[in-house]
This record gives sequence, structure tokens and C-alpha cells, in this order.
Amino acid sequence: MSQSRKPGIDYGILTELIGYALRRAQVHMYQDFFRATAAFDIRPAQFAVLTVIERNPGLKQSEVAAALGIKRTNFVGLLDALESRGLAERRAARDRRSYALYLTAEGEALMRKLRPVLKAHEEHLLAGLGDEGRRQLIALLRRVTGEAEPDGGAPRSRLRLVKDARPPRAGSAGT
Amino acid sequence: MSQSRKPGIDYGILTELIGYALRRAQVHMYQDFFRATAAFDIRPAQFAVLTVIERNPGLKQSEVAAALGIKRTNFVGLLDALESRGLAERRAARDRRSYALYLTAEGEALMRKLRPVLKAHEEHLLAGLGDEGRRQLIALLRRVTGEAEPDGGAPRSRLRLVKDARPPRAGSAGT
DNA sequence: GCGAAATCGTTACGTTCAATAACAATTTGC
DNA sequence: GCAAATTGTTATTGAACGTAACGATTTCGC
Repeated sequence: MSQSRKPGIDYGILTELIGYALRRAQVHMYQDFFRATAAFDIRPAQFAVLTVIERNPGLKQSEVAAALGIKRTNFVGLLDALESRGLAERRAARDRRSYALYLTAEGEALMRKLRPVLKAHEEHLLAGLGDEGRRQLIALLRRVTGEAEPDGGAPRSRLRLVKDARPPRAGSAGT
Repeated sequence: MSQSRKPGIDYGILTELIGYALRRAQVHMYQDFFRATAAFDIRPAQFAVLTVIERNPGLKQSEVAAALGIKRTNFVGLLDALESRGLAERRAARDRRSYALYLTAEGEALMRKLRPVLKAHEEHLLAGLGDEGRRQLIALLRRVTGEAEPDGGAPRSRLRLVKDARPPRAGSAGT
């Protein structure tokens, strides 16, 4: 678990592979997520589900699952847990094959408490990067997954580097 | 699996959380890893183990496991697989409780073939970032896990940003 | 309309990954 | 020399993720 790089070990090409650095960083943040949310007993996937339901009330299960890249078969148990904890609920939909998903009042209250906790957890863990470092990191990560920048981008210098700066590539983060 | 962001869905705070972007990027690279190495039937953890053994021949199991943040109980099966494929071997060590680990000739040959494949896989997937973008990304990721820069750093501008650049923080990547 | 095909949620199942507990063999410390 | 620690191992558990199949319902082609 604690996979800090051990001194005296030669990691060879692993030091150059971004995939490896990515995995390590992800494990690191994952662990700190649990540390930060220990009082709430919530997992990252559960938080993501609650967020999507909260912001898009009335979606059906398969839509929420698809939005998060979760197989709908695996989503069943995930939602069962949230529903039995009284955080989300399945309501009857027009299409009687499906359910429309909503947060309960309790679910919304939890999210109001959880959001600042998670923001603080990230600030805590990423303090060393600085504001611009954080912006850079998230922009780079989005490029890795081939996403465009979310609209909300202020027109401030967004990914300009001191040297080797590249014009935005066709088909990716455009204007 | 294919967790591209769906249009028409409001992801709320998830768009701001680096942990979420990190997980998505990691899944993305993980999948491309398998695509790139399909002909070799090797998994990321196996590659990491082979790398550490190759660069540090003679280490004992617990040392390799610790270097990669793997529990030694889980390392047993991992190494069993590599050994039964003839890629690595356990040799008797002075301390008769332990084994000294080495690559076989076949293991070394595989690594010679695998390294360029993985470099190409990363270049392919990260082409959109540019050289400086890749350097930046790996530097930022290392900071997330609280590591110092590996020595090999050329004195070229290493993490300077156009604005909001911060002096290197005490205890992290100092010059 | 009506029957075939698709969609939706669900169950059952298998695989992989990571964690804990316990144990035998061996080495180390006092 | 004997208690304590280390090393590799097994057994077992739980979580995460995938596939196959099914019943209920809706949609599509005609």
C-alpha cells in the first residue's frame, strides 16, 4: 500500500513512464480520500454517483451508469447501497421498465457536507502544486483522456509553458 | 469501461476534482497498456516487477514487493506466474529463509522487446501533450505523491509556469 | 394491431486485485 | 540458548469489474 519510492532501488524505465506515475498518484489520492471521508463511510464511486444524480435528477439507472463508465449490472448493487442508506431513491418512471433516480433530502444534506470536505482534501494534498499547478495538472489529465476543456475556462493563460509551448491541437482543446 | 464524458450530463464538482480526473486518466492509460501489449500477455504490475528485478538483481522477494508497494503475500502469486513462464527465477540466497531474484535470459529478452513497445504506447497516447507537456505532467504527478525529482534532471526549465509560478517549496523539489 | 427486436433492471457467476490472519523455517538479539 | 523478529507461504475475505442469461416492458416494422 504505502508505495513511496524506496531509496537504493533502481526503478529503471518506471521513472520515465507516465502510466506508472499516474497510477501511483491515483493510489495516493485514493488513500487520502478515505482518510478525509472516514467519518462518512463513502467511496469515490458512490460520491460520483450521488453527484450525477444530484445534478441530473430523474435520470434512469443506465444513464447514470453510462455517464460514469459503470456497467449497469454493477450499478445495481452500488445504487442498492445508496438507497438502503437513505441517500438516493428509485422512483417509478413513465417507462415502467426503468426507474427515475433522485437524491433524498438526506442525500442532499450529505452532499452539502461532503463537497467542502473533498475540496479541502484536494487542497490539502495538492497544496504543493499551487493554484496554477493544479490548473495545469487537471488540464493535462483531461488531455490524456482526450477531452476538451470544460466551457468554464477563464481566458487566463491556460496551458502556456515557458518553452516548447504548442498551439492547441486540432480536435482537442480548441478555443 | 469506456468512460468518456457523456454530453448532456452535468458532472458538477467532479469536473473540478483532480482525483476524479486522475482516476479517469489512469483507467484510460491502463486500457491502452493492454492494447499495446496484447501480444505479450503482460500486466502493468508484472512489468514493474520485472523492471525492478532486472535493475536490481539479487533482491529478495520482500524487497521487490516493498519497492513497488505490494504486500509480500500478494507478491507470491505474482512471482509464481513470472517464474512459471520462465521470465524470472528464485535462487537460493545466503539467508535460507529468502530467495534472491533474477531475470532469466528469456526474461531479459522480453524486457528488451517490451521497453520500446511501452515507450511507443506512451508516445502514442500522449502525443497531444508535447514534450514539455509530458515533462510537466510527470513532474506534477511526482509532486502529488510527494517525491523529489529524480536526479537525472537536466537544468532546463523544469516547472516554470508563465504566471503564478511558485518558489520550490521546502521539502519538495528543490534545486 | 401484432410479432420481432431492442431496452431496462436484475441475478448469477467468474476473475482479478488487495488486505488480514496464521504458520513453518530460519535468523537475530540479548 | 532461547525469545523475538524476518521471510516466504497458504487460506480466506472483500471489493471492483466483466460476461451471460432472464423477465418485464417498450419500440419498431409491416
